[in-house]
Amino acid sequence: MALMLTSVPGTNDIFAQSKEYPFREPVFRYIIQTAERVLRSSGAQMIYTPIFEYAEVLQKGVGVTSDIVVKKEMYTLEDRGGRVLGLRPEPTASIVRAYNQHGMKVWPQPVRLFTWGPMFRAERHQRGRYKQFHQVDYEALGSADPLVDAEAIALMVQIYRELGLKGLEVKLGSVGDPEDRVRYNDYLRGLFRPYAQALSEDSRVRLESNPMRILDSKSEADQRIVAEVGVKPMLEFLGPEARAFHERVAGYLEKLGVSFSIDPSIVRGLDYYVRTAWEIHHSRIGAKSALGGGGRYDGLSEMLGGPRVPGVGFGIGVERAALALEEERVQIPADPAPDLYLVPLDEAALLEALQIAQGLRPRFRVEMAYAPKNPRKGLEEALKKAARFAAFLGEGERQRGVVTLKNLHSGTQVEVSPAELAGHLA
RNA sequence: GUGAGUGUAGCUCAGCCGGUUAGAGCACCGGUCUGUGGAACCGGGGGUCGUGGGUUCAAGUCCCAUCACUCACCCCA
Repeated sequence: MALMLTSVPGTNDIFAQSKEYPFREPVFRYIIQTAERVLRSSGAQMIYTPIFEYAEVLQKGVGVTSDIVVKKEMYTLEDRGGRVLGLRPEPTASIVRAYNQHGMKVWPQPVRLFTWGPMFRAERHQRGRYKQFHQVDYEALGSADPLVDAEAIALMVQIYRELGLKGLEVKLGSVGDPEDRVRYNDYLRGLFRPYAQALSEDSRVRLESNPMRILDSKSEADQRIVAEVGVKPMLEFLGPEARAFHERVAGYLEKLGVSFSIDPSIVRGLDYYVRTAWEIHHSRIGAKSALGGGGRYDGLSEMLGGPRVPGVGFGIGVERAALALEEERVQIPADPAPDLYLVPLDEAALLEALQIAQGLRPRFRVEMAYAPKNPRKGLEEALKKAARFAAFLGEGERQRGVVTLKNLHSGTQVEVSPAELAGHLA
């Protein structure tokens, strides 16, 4: 087809017949509703925050050295008053902003919130990564207890379980406290500086700005160097408090029966994360296997200019969950079939059919043919839609003041007045 | 932003060594068929072969450019 008007690359229409599995509306809805069911059962409350904020909120939220800001991966726009706004790349900053703005500190703590919706990143898209993508997000604010971390991880795993996914891998790590990271980064700089010339260009920059990033560099040369120098993992640099915290989270998870592995090299792209960090991976959903991740961000609120509010939360990538469901061929519940399919047999019956339909909706799911059909065609359509009943409306019925109601499961049919239809459908 | 692959009907695709008016299946619409189980048969609409240029007597086919998509890199959900 010649190019006409299309959606922006990396954005997608979500509808039932979409060619791409992650954008089939029933799949999408299944994931969001399942997540919502689990999270509501935990007492978390839904919050919808705007999809755009003052860019400053989002920039501070993702951290100044984060690539999202550095490489301009956040969409920004200017409104008429010259305010610089940004489309959210993730919702955590908005939720922390809302917590402070609405005085949620006087609520019973922790305040546990969840949301879902579109997120935006100005990146080149690929499988499982889009300019507009969707995320289910949970945040527990106002508690620094490791029990809250363990609950968040357990809830996240429970959501994937409820979805029917099996091939999950929970990787738990800790990024320590800020001072631990300073020590670790100094250690890494000292370790890699002698190899600076051999490192990739990207990693040479990282050497000063964010040496932890060198560890998961994709460059083979970098990886060879990493292997050669024998890097100690971040976990070994935890201070006593962060270490104890990490061990308590791990201990709670074991007692909760959540299986996980310790990943000592887990790294966070965002500056405000402290201590607990985790990712949930799935095999074979593309170049990136992460279904979602989470972590603790006790410093975020202060960074936004508010009081210190400890918090922990996670994000679930909806499209990535869908890819995993497709990969595992998990059966998605089918949309309910119509209770009744109305078949007008002549022009005069069209309006009558619509009147009957409107009388039965919304108690029953009622669909109809919008042009006269012969009975065979009408029946065929009703069967294709897997309707429970079909009703024929023709000249004979009109004279007798009835419709012919056919039970498509049993094959039996009766003539009933329109007023009696509801009783037969119930 | 970088690299590779792919572009023929709404979808999945065929189209030989360049050769007449570009095809099939599915889907859609109509008929056989105002009277009953997803059928069958017949018919129909729908394509500037992604776009532009070049080579050639002749281009869906070869060449160049461009655009789009896909995958991957960077980064991330």
